[in-house]
Amino acid sequence: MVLKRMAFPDPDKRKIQMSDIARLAGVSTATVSRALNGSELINDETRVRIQELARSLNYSINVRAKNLRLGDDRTIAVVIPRDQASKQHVSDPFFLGMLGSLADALTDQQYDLLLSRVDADHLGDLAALYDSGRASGIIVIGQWRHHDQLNEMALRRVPFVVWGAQLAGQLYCSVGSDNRSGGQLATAHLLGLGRRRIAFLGDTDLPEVAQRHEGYLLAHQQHGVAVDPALHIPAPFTAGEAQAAMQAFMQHGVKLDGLFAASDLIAMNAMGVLVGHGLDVPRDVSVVGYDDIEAAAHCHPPLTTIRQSIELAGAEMVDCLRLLMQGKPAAPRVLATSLQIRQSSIAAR
Amino acid sequence: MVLKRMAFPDPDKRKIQMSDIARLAGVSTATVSRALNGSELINDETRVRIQELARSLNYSINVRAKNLRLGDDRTIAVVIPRDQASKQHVSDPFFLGMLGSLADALTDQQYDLLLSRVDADHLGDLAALYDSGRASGIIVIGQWRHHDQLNEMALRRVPFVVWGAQLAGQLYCSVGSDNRSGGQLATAHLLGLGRRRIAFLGDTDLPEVAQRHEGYLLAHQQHGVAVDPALHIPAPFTAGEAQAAMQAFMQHGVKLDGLFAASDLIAMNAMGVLVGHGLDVPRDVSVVGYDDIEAAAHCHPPLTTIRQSIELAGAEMVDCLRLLMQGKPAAPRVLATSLQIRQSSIAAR
DNA sequence: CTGAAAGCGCTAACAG
DNA sequence: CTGTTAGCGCTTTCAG
Repeated sequence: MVLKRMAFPDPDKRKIQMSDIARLAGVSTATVSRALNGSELINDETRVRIQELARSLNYSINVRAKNLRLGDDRTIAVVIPRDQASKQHVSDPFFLGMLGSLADALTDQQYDLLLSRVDADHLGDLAALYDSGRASGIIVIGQWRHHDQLNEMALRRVPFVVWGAQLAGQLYCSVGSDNRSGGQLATAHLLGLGRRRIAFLGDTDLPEVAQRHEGYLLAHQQHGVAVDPALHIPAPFTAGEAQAAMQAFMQHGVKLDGLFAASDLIAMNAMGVLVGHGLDVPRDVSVVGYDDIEAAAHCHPPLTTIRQSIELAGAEMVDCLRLLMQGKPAAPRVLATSLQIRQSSIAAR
Repeated sequence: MVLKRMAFPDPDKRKIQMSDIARLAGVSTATVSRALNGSELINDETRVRIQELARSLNYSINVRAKNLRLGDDRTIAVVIPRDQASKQHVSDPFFLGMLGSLADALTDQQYDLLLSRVDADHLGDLAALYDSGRASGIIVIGQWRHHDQLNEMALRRVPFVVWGAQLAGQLYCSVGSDNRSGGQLATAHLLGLGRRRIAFLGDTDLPEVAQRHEGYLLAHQQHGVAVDPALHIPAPFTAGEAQAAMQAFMQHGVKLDGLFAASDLIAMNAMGVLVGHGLDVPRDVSVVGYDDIEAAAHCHPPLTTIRQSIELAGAEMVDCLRLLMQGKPAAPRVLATSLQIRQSSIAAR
């Protein structure tokens, strides 16, 4: 038939399918289906015979057709929005880690991971992933400045979960680390080391960073130490810009003896700038980062940081999403953080 | 704070589909299909009416069903094999960059990107991605030690492309940078700076690294400089292990005045070790990396490196894969490299 | 120009 | 236990 010719431009190389196995085994496709899906109501001998036949021909059930029939996609879209301003992909290793964690968690639950490229200022396109049946749920890594757009998507009943901060009036489900307490931990550590002029490096326009900053302020308050607003260095998550911001800050000659950065990536870059200005880390300035990416343990000096459990994060997000996809409610989740002390804050012995 | 519970999908509310649009518009699904796919043989007025109806209901054609009918998946699996030994996901930022590049190239060609987790020692599972119709083609990032398994997959006529080195007796299509010439460029640069004891950091069991090492040897030969085998530091691509290897090397007290590392990641870690041993980079030791990841420009000192065009890489791999999927042959491709000089090899001014 | 009908590759009642 | 049948949501002949 004409249709067949179109579907398979090269008929000799047509991919083997269930009906072929059925014909070869002298049974119906229903039986093959049952054998390959491990149904109970089938003769053991038949099952084995069919399974072996399939394996010998490298036949695997076509998952797409199966899922269409089952009405279940088993595909989750994961989105790392592209930076709004620079139009560049995020290059923070933290995201690679998160992606790996999600890949593991999704594989465990037999979901495929569709990696999707979406511009941060077109977050509306996200819903199309769901509407078009490309994915039955969506995971967004980073809420950036898009709280409102995410809320709109929630109103449209698209099942999705966001890695980020929990905000007031939030209609969607978020999973994130306890930013406030993380910021507080980091800052208390620095204050405990006797540091009194602790700079904060990060862009508080981003909700997560804002919360880390709140923790920073809180710790100061608890220690009865006043915060000099001049020590706030607004810098985005990208390495180059953070470095430039840090450089500019140093040019101003504002004194500091501690630094809390909103991510390990920018902390490491900031350390470079400090050293470039003749300062010793940690003797002159103690530095603490956030994330505990793998590189944090291997940079020089090794970076003290706030650890977020990335493995847990992936599993939690998938768990929330599954609830949502079942039509059940899913409350935002806040994951514990811990302080990982290394030599960037306090010299070894 | 009060955790609000939020539920999204309404279980009873079935997802809207083409037949709904058809009914609402008083036409057949065939007409809706034509309208939404921009067919020529349809009344303009009808088309517009249907398109507007669809948009107002947030309806998008179900891509899965469409592709099933069309016999074309439009999905490509991208695989970053998990490290054989450590069972960990790769954390080299280079891979995130490659992933981004592939995401762009695939999106440009209207392909979905399926990110897949496969253990490096079970590369055979890769073929299942194809056999099961999950993807109509596969891109493997890194050939590691699996040349033979990849060759087997090629024999099975699975359409796939590998990011890596071109090897003798290779049955599959690879895309990679010109490792030999990259290694040669890097080393010639160091030799040109008067360096004579240049260490090589990398695991030459990996084909790409082996070729970079060949370039290193070639450059020495061209400059009439003998290579001291003691300067070969076998270290894998992971930061921690590379650092340990470098540390052990320094312990031996072997003198060096130059270092060529097989990746930026390990180059940066090695610089840390050098500095930790009281050496100045670049005064005492000039360092060159490989990849030109974003961090290379921002570390301290900024890293001289061999640049591979990652944007081009993604497009080339997708291009090869499309040929393969059409049953056409695709020759391996070798991409040009260039030397990016920064301050880790030669002090500014 | 539009609709009816026949599938894409698979599964699940429903009957044997 | 196994086959028959009727679709999953869509596209495309083939006839109007």
